[in-house]
Amino acid sequence: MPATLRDVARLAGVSPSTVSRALSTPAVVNAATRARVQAAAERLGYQPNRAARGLITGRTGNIGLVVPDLANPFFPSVVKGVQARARQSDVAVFLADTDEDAVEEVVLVRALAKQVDGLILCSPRASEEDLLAVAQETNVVLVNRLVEGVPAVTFDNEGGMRQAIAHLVALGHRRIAWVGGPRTSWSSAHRIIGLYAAANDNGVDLLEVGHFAPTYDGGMAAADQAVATGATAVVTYNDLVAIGLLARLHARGISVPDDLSVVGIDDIAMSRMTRPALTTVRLPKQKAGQIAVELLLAVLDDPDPDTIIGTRGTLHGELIVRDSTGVASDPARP
Amino acid sequence: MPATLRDVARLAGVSPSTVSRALSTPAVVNAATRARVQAAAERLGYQPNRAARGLITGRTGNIGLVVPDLANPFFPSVVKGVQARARQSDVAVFLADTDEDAVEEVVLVRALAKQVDGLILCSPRASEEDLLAVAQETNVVLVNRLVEGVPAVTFDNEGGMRQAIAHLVALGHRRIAWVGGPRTSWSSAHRIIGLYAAANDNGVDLLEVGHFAPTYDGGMAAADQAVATGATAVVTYNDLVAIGLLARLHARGISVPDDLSVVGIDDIAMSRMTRPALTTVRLPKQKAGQIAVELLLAVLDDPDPDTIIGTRGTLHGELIVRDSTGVASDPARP
DNA sequence: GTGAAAGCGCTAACAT
DNA sequence: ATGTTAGCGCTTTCAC
Repeated sequence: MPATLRDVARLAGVSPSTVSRALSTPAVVNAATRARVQAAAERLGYQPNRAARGLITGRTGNIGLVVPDLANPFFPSVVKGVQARARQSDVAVFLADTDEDAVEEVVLVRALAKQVDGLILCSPRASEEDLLAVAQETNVVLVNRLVEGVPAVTFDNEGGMRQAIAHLVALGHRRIAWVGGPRTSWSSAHRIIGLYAAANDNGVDLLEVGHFAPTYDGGMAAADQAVATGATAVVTYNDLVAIGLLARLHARGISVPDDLSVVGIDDIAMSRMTRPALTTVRLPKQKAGQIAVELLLAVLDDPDPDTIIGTRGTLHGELIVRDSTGVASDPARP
Repeated sequence: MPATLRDVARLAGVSPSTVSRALSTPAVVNAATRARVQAAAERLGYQPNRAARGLITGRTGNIGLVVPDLANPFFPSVVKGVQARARQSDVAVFLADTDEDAVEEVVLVRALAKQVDGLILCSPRASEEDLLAVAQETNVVLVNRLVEGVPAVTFDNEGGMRQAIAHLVALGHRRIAWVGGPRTSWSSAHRIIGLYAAANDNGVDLLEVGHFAPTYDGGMAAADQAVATGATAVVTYNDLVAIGLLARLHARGISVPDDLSVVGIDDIAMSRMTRPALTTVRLPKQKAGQIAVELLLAVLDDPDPDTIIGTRGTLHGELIVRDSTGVASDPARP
């Protein structure tokens, strides 16, 4: 049986409320008694029961984190960032993996919502209405998704795409293919906007190659179509797709970067392990998780809609040049 | 404000206790009233407050999951297994990542322990004493680690290593190097036992190459020493190490599998994406997570030490042959 | 089969 | 500055 607040009170010879105060509002209690209480608590190994506290304060000290698929290395990074920051504030994290299922996602979110002070939804697949509904009932921070009126931390997709295009243009590329992600992906939609803007500014022909699963297999599937565009460089929805693409190109005997340059997005750990290593736009994944927690904490402390509505952080990507874009001053056609 | 049990009681025209019973012990309440209660609950979107329930039942309906490093793809797989199984039983999962820090691990475990019914510790780095101490205070299930008297789900390391050696022997290898994992790794220690047993039975020379970080960089670091042993094949602590090793070998112009064969352990997704693709021993990672939850649930239902002590599941690995062991009937020396 | 009452461990007025 | 009282939302005796 763990010690309760009453046990501490008895041992310290004070009332329960004094113990409560000594522990959560130390400033308001006499230094001497405070010491006595702390000693007693120490001796009993007292740990407040968070559930009981939550029952009365309405705060659980827990947050929920929902991600589409932990098997995609992008998400573990975000999770690590969330964890690390949450721990600093003594907040525990419920994690839920939706297996990329938009329906399951909403169910899980609803279930979690009851037990936490707030939720971080990372790259949610749910519809905008569903997300708004959830945001109505509970504190929500979005990561990698923007919904009007909901606090969010996103990546500067347009800026990232500009960097990728600028790099490729500098290497002489003028025909560039884009391998899109899932049709419902918010980031995919926004990346292509940035691509078109950059392409226009640079006199580049942009060739869309449709939508593919955000996976290795998706990249394998996209490769032939990307080649068929006649582009000299390909930008993909994410690194996993780029790596799948690399594999298929190799199988076909198409050399990267000699015949075709490839650029990914994310900079997952795997990207420096491929051959050739993958040029990519590094997204500050852990940082995003960390900031999401900070945003959520801010929302919890001040749930005033006026301050919060539209609160958002935008994180910038960083171009990481590796061998998959080599040096191709005279990019050959495959 | 979410609806409370009293709200439901009022709407259904019954007492709170009846509502409570109708929802948690449906059998014991009249069918008609039960229906009325359920209708009312439905209409109000009533969700029981788990914290309040936990306060009285002593059960939170939550479990904690602690892993060393989500960045190692092995762990997200286990986490997914845990999640999936926990969800089925309407149990929520707290996740903590210790960043491979044994001290932090114990701290985190202690903190989590207060808020959950039980803990799943995956590949814990803490000392046996610390783990025993924790297991004393709270319900614990270990994954990939064995401590006397603590329920655990482990992998059949010896069997896995036998398969790896048998495969290599069949290909003609007689000098095989082993790249070990962290000094404190339980599985590393047990894998080497299996290796020696299998090596003895097959007249194979086993060459230990020391201890390395369980990472890509660890594999890079190990490669040269592995080559220097004069072995014709290398087995590594895990796939990540094998992949790092592959990279370094390639940089040195050593061909795999022509000059040297490589076998990993785990079968992470990345292993089929390397060049050459990695032969490995597949560990049922998700399954391990799933079983860990089942074990924990069993412990919770029947905390009788006699039934539980020593409860354990052993999962078997499966050899996955890919190109990194090619066909080398006449394995050349590098 | 159902209701009334008590209380899980804690905090927050309200007194003092 | 400290103690007293009440109650968060729920389950569970104990009566009926």
